[in-house]
Amino acid sequence: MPPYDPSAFPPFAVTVDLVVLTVRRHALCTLVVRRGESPYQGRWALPGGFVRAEEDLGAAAARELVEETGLCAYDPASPPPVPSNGAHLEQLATYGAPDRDPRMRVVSVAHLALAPDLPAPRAGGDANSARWAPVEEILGKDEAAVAAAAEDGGPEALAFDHARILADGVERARSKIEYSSLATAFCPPEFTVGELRRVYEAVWGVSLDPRNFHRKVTGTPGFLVPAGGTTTRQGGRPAQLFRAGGATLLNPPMLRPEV
Amino acid sequence: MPPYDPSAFPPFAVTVDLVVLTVRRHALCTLVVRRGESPYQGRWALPGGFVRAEEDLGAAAARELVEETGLCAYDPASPPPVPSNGAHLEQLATYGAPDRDPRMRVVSVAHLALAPDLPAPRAGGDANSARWAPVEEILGKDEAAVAAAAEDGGPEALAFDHARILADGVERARSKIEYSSLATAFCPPEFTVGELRRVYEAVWGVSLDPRNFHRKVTGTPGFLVPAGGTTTRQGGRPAQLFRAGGATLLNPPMLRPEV
DNA sequence: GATCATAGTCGTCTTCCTGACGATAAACAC
DNA sequence: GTGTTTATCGTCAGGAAGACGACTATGATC
Repeated sequence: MPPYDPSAFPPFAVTVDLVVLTVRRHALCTLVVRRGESPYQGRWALPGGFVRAEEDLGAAAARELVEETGLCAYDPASPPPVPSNGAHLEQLATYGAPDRDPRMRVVSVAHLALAPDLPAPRAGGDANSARWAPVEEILGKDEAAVAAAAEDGGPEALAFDHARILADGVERARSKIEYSSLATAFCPPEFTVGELRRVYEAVWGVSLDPRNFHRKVTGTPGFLVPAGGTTTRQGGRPAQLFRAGGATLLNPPMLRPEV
Repeated sequence: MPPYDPSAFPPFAVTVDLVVLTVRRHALCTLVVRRGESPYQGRWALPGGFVRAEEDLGAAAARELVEETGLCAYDPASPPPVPSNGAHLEQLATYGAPDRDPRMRVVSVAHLALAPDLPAPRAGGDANSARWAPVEEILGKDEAAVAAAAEDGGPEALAFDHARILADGVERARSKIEYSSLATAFCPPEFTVGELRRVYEAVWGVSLDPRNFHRKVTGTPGFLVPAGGTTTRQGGRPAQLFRAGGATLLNPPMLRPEV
């Protein structure tokens, strides 16, 4: 192809960074990896990497997701045919402050991935180099303030502007499970109403009335379809198993309790 | 700064493209400019340009907005102190398919701007090089399908993947006026309930009951504050003037009628 | 085996929001 | 004045959601 005049524009490096969220032990967790090189050597960071020369942005994010977790991303447009080991993946936002990387001009297209609890992190099998970190532990209670100040923060703070990216990803997830069926992306292929409720409680950080929640999700058309079995894996009375229904948009939406 | 190994990553050009929306004569319109050079020479396209070497992404979008329209973007976080000639500006999404520009690898960070009707387009004063185009005229009725196929479309189709970007921006605006006070960004500083209703009707492409709409917007706390005067610029009985209130999130949201 | 703790499921009641729509008010055109 | 247009207030029925009581079905404990 006939190139642009190279002096007409400055060259950028383009990366993808991943906010991978899951729910573990009633807490919203994100995948972080230990940086092996400068800058921010030894600090935790979001997984990510360069976009290749002939690679689409979404493809780069999916590739990084497989490399870091083994999770296969499925297209949000077409629900997973066999949701064996898939994760929801969508573009989040793009971060390109001139000084966000001290070495050169880097624009990062952040993506958001939502996954069930199944996988154990594996970055070369080194348990010290990747882990699921509770979001609250990284961002603290006051997420916005922490994210804004974290870049100068202590050794626990994420590298680069990753605390802000994480905060934006968490907020996206919190609002999107209100009006879409995305919360099922945190669940295994078959799940109970109680498990889905615990996802909402973990992501929103609230507790919900089990009776009203049950009425709501089973009454919303297309949200859940019965899978036919029951399970007792949570203790107590056996619960019906469900699969995610075809609906992607919930109407009316789930209401997040205020405060 | 110590640079990366230049062979470790491919160089990208980074641009910003703008979806500037306004409501003119009861129709949702977008700003398009005529391309003066190849590729897609002579075709309409979204305004945009290269991000400069030391420029933030949002700053580049704000600069393009001023260059193309004279509109001054205000920060969404801080409402305009004197909303004289300001526009809402936010990042939309990033488009980076490897073949989206035939000359080289270009990643475009699209932004969405919402502006009142006031300005006349001015791209060097040439009326032939910029215009407000009704969205429906460009995207047609079936927006998703048209946007997907438009790149190979006729001479009326937008250049590059701009039809898809426009469709995404319109959808963002349509959904965001549901749960935020963003619709006021389409209005002049002082406006009537009827003018705000016509914004909703134009953006959603529906007609709304004036009585229920009036009850809803005046009853939502923080949405509107009385400005003290009345006007009769629409004919009929004089209407109270309002200003946008401090609230950015509407609770409960406006409901978009189905179909 | 009786009792208890745990979790799931079904109802009821009240309150609030919405959509449909009647009625009145204040301007302008003729 | 009459008609037209737009704004604004009021009423009513239906639906959704929060609070919460009641019952069911399992495993754990005594």
